[in-house]
Amino acid sequence: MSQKKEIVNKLRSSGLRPTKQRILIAQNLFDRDKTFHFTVEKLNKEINKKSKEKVSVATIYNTLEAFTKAGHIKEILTSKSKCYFDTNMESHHHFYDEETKELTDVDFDEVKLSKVPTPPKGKKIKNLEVVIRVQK
Amino acid sequence: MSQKKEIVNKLRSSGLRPTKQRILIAQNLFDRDKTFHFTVEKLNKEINKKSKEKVSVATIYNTLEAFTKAGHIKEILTSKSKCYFDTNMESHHHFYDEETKELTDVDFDEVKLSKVPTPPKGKKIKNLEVVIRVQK
DNA sequence: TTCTAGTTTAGAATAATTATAAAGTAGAAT
DNA sequence: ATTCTACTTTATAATTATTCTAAACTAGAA
Repeated sequence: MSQKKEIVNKLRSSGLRPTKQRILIAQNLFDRDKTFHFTVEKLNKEINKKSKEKVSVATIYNTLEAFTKAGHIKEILTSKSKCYFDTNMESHHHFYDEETKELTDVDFDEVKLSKVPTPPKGKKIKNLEVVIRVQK
Repeated sequence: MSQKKEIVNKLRSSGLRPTKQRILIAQNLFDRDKTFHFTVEKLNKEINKKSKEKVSVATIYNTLEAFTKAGHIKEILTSKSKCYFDTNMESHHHFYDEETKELTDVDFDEVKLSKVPTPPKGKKIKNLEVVIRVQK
């Protein structure tokens, strides 16, 4: 249960009240060996099949938004129709397989940028993402 | 009118029948000085205000899909809710300003990759896109 | 225990996109 | 030129992801 305490702290430290639902979602996301790439649909299914306690879709959306703002997960754009999330917050990149619609992490070190453009006046770079589309 | 002939050729050479609507859309997209970044909504408005001949949204979707498959435009993913297209088919990258939701081209040469990962087994790289999010 | 602001929820509302199926049209064949 | 057919367009319905709403619930401070 120390795992639960950690999650409660994580939530608290980002100003999120540790509710039953948020804890459940957080456990699902962060209590994993590998980083987790998922869509709302996938997460919704996982959560609502595993546990007897159901969590509404609205809450899943709310929570993912809150987690994203808090910097616990991030959104990845790959396909028009669906939004992916990633529990890996380290700076890194992605392979996206259009056939299987699967995302794979690419370590930060696997991509080296030797030249990056200067941002438009008055703006600064917030982040830089490389998506490498692969096919057969 | 030689401009129209070019467009007709462009369509024909990619196996698309040069219909009134496709020609109209193509003129709107390709008869410009700068490259054009747009959403379906934006294009729809431009087309249906300029010309007396109305083009249905369905046709705009169909045509953009056809043009994308033919390699005349490409899709760019930036925000969850909307899909952008770009008439610039040269290999290049983008700034994306989350505040204004504006896309700006970044010349291919402005980004240099000194290291690119090997794709998963049996897959090859189709393309590599860099999106640089900027903010104030 | 009470209170209150923050949360959750079901369900409605919205918005982008896709599907449908009937009418129109380009262009080849006659 | 006329006919024919496969390809297109179109209005509209259907679908799907996401957001909104407002009522019920709850964490945690008082």
